[in-house]
Amino acid sequence: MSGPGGGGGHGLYEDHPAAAGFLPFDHDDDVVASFFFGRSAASGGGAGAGAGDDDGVGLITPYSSITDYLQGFLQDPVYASSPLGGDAAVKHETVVDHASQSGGGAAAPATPNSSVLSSSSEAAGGDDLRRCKRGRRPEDEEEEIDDEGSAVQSCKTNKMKNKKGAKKEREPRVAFMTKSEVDHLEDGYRWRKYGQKAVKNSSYPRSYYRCTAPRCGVKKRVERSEQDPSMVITTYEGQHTHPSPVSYHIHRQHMSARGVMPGAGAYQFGAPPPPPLLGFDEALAARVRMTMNHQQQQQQLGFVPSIHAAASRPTMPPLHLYTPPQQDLLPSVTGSHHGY
DNA sequence: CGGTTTTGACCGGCGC
DNA sequence: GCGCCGGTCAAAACCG
Repeated sequence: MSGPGGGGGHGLYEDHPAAAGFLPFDHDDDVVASFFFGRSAASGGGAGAGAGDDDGVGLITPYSSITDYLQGFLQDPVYASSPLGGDAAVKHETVVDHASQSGGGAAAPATPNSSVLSSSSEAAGGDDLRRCKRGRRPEDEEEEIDDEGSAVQSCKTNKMKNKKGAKKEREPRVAFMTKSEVDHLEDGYRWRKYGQKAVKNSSYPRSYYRCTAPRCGVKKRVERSEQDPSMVITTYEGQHTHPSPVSYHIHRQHMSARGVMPGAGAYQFGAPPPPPLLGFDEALAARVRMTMNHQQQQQQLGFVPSIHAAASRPTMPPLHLYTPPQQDLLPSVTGSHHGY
């Protein structure tokens, strides 16, 4: 690879200490949790699409954006919520479908109120194993040594596990179904595309992205729903080992505004992540909101919440809807100017 | 010039 | 054993 990003890995999500608390609800089977951020708008029918699947909807963790959600889910210790859409003018509707690994321990927001969840993963079984391949890339090997359990999941290890028939531990996965005109939604993190493939029963290609942070092995796949081309299915896999660049920014700004030196409490790239911020914190939300207002960054997007049935899986599990507690907490944006 | 995207090839698991 | 298919690699092209 030409780029830096890469492969690194980090063992964070192999064990998932946090994962444990992530599935407040039952998750025997695949459960699709849907939630929507933002407020306004047509939530109900918004785009109508998934309205029909609202049955079985329940409350889930109050995340205000995918990023928030991810931060909870992935244990990302980041503060503020981050902008999800860099693409203003793009409406997003999201549905979450966690694909966690077997073992039940998947990741779930450790929040008491949370509830998203779900599980399973598509390609039953195999898909993770597959990823280890061509063992080249000496650098990765080194990393593997560094962080033992690393995210890159040493291929060797995986293979071994599989060979034994023991299912390889799967990293938690979360699939979001979002109504968007653009495939790659801005979620506060920087991603580098490393592949694109035509998927079998879909006329739309699937894109593969990897977090560009040095040792973060989080990946995500993005593809359009065959059933509803206006829906983008984003599947996150792994756990970020660093704060969201965007969130970091917001946090810093906030600290600054309060006369607090960033260095004191702000995260720094490369620095070990602070204790995970699990779940939704009203106070935090308020702060974030303050910051956002102050920055007048919010509402640059038209976030139209509405629920849709997740179609990432053949069967349609019940949906859990999330009702935004704070309407101001909108993903706002700024995010990315990374030219994606 | 550094980082990202594109894209064809390759790898390996799985089903037949 | 073979072919299919998902996932990843990596060289080249592209972009700011």
